[in-house]
Amino acid sequence: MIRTRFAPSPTGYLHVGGLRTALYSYLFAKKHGGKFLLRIEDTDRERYVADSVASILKSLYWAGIAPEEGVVLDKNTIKQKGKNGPYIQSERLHIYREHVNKLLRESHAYYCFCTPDRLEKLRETQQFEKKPTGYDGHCLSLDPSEAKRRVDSGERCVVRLKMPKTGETIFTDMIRGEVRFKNELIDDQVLLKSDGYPTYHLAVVVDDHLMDITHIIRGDEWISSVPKHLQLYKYFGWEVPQMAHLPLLLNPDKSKLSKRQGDVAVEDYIKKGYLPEALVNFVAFLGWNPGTEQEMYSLKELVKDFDLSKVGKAGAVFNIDKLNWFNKQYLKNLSNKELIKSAMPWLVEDGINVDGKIIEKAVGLERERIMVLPELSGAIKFIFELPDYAPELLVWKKSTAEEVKNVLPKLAEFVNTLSVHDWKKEKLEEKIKEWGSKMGFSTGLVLWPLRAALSGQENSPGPFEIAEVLGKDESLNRLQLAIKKLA
RNA sequence: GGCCUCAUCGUCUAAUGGUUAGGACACGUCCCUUUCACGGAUGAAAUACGGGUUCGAUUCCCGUUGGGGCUACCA
Repeated sequence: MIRTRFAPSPTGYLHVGGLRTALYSYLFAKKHGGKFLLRIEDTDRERYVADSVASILKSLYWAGIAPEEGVVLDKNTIKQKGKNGPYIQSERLHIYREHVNKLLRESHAYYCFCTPDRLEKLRETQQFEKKPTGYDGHCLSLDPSEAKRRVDSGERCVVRLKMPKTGETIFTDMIRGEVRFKNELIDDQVLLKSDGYPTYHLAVVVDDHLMDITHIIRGDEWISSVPKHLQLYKYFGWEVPQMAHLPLLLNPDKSKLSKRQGDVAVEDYIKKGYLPEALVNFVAFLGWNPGTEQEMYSLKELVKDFDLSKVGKAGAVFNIDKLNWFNKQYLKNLSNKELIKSAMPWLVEDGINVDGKIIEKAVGLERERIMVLPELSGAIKFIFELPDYAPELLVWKKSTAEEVKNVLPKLAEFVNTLSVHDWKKEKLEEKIKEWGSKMGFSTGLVLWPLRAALSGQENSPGPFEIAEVLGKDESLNRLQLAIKKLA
């Protein structure tokens, strides 16, 4: 059974790159009938940000990518679910300790008492001499019993991995193919920090094994630490999971996607009023596509068609224009009711009356005209309250003010004769157009002032649909007001 | 600096040892039209460079250049 995991660090929020990694892991697991789980990697106490687990989970669930095991949300409460737990690394310290002890006993790891200061100087020298950087093995030759004594006496120390200094480490990445590293260039990585917490490298290997992870899908930035991980698998005698390193998401200038150049938190996109379907669809297509010309993909369809082997190797620029386009497409496909539901927080905030009957029709008018949810309030506002507009707005660009002054009262009079039963946009269009041509008025001469009077705006939906939403009385009121303005 | 890695329109990408190198976003023009949006049509726009291999290379190989990642007791 295939098992994948997403393993974020609680350092703030879910990054859009993280969303894509999570999505691909989820899709891969689902596609093959496997399980997707969530693990929290909180081994860095300095970067820990309170509430970030909740925030990350919220974003994941918003996107529709719910883990089935590990750290999950249960009625908005964070819970741990599954028998391979705990799924929060800070609760697994004793497990890492045991594994480090095993490594120590078998002399695959060693204590290191070097000070940060010494390490830094060492690095500087290596850089200066244009040599590869890395630990120089200073504590490698320490007598184990001597080292043990120093540890027992309370001296600060870390535990390092003993990396072989000859040969090569070769592995096959599901996306990159064969990758090889010279062992001599691989550092004796710290496995256990002086505060007793494991480093990422120890913790992932131990946890991925203990949690039966079959496929590791993660960002490209990890590929250079794979040899260390493989060495650990070897020392522990464990089977190595399959690995897929995803190309990074990029800023428009092609550097790694960063906060400075735009929004990177999923939360930001939620706040800006993007639909989860749009963000997911967009992000899924950054580095992957089905090879057909279909672009609109629901999560369900993604599960069906996703193929890890079709994921590209090059980084992809996070192009906001394309996201906007996707969002517009999904907005258009929403029913009026769904749209209101999605936009509810913004509608309420903007003081739009969401209880009346008119809201649903109003929303229908603007559905194709907005790009993100917060724009909806502003777009439908004129239905509830006619904006104050200048009389000139009523004058069609191909006509004169005099002509409009002539047309508008007649039009109002005619419209007044129409029955409320005919108050449907199709009927109104038929009748009014018929009237206009009978009177010898050009279409624009009638329709522009009508639309301007009804909307009070330069741009708006068509006059007939507005009139239908407004109803006969209000439409007539607005026409009368327009006539007054022109006088 | 060292190591790893990547390279098709501005962007996301498709394709093949022989194609008019296809699609989408964005952009231009036109159509629809009372405005905006939608929709339709259309245009401009790419195989980084240099060598090989080959009858033929964008595709395979090598190099160059450029980009990115890593190079922590961060993940």
